Amino acid sequence: MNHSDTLPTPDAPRASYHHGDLRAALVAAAEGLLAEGMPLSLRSVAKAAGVSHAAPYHHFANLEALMAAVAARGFADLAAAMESAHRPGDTAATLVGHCTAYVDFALTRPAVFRLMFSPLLQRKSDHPALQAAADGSFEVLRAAAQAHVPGGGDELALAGWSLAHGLAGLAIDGALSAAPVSTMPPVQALAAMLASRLLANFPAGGAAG
Amino acid sequence: MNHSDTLPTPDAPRASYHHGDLRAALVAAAEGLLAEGMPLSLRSVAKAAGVSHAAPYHHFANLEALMAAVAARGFADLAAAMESAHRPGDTAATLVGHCTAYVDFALTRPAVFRLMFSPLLQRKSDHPALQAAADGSFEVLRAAAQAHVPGGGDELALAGWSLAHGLAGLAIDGALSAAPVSTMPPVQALAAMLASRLLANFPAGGAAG
DNA sequence: TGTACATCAGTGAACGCGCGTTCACTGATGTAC
DNA sequence: TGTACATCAGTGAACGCGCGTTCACTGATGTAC
Repeated sequence: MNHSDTLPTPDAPRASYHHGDLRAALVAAAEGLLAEGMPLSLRSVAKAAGVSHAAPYHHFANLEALMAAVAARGFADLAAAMESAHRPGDTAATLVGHCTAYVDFALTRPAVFRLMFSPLLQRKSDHPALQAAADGSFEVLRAAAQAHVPGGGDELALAGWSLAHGLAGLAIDGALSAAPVSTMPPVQALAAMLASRLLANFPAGGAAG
Repeated sequence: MNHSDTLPTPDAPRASYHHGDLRAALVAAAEGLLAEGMPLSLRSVAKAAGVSHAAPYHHFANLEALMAAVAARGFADLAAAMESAHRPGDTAATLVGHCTAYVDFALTRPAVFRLMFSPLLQRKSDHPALQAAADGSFEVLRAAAQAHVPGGGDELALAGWSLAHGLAGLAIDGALSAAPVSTMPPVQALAAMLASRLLANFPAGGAAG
């Protein structure tokens, strides 16, 4: 099969024998599969990218390395989404916005979110880029918490992270159906509400008792 | 192979051609595999139970049904662990205890915890026992929250659940290494601390503003 | 500008593996008589 | 108490599948001359 005849996806960049940037294309293909709820395998990703199943080995040592790349990309996107909720001068709104963006990211890309926190990637030392991307995401939240409670924001950052992470996880796993809460508001709104509640206990400008 | 000659596990009940309670043995074997970090397959579970790979089909329709049974058992255990933290007359301590027990459960049995919230089991309507067990777990938390804030506990229950669930997930996925928090205290202690912080915003006896 | 050549990202065949699932079977158990 | 029999939870062979990984290869690209 010569894939320069029939492109697998109409909007894919012009493919040649030497692919333009197969590495990026593979990551994108993997995200596409995840978005469709498909499990990842090197062969399925290669097929989705319109390339023979052995081609990925020129760019990734194995499936785990590819998954790590997808997850790292996810963390970068998550950090960017959180940063876009920044409200200059309003530390509380910034923090609530970060938490809401966090939950929104998980709802929008649940499979990538799951992969990002997959046990496969627990030995992050094997994947420095993933480690850095994950740390960067948390750093966004930590910086906002530090701005809100100078010198004492770590606990707030952890609380906010846990709250957002837990709500996101429960929501994408369908566990909230068990909660007879007035869960009718969208989960993002719940995230904002709960984050506000939490914040009220961490008054701006000093460490709470 | 006649498994009545050599028992796979020394403490297994006497095996005969007709197994005493293979269904329970399969669930236990699956939990054992998960505890060792092994992925579940029908064949591996059957082997771990000392039984031919086709035997499970007399008790479970497929692998997903077996997983659902393991997850349901996990939810029952989780509810029991949370209940054992009940402090009669002290609604705040009870709630903090529930959250701490939740996190402790996740740290003790991370693979089962992950399976309980696995996307495979998202269509819980296919697994009524799992649905009931999951609902029962949340009900423990909800009852405690209702006792603390009569008539307005749902939001507190959701906040506490999210906080515990998120902290548990971050901890078992190794994500807390990214948190430069004074994360030196054990995660269970963090859970208790954060739950207390959260509780301070939900004064006992009435809905907070 | 044209030719020779090194590079290396692709291809496609091949391998062995564990998996889910099915099938006919077998033999232990319990019951009817 | 003994015998015939129905039940059904086990066995083990067999199937087809998708997987990760390897291998020799091929041909497009870019550079040296």
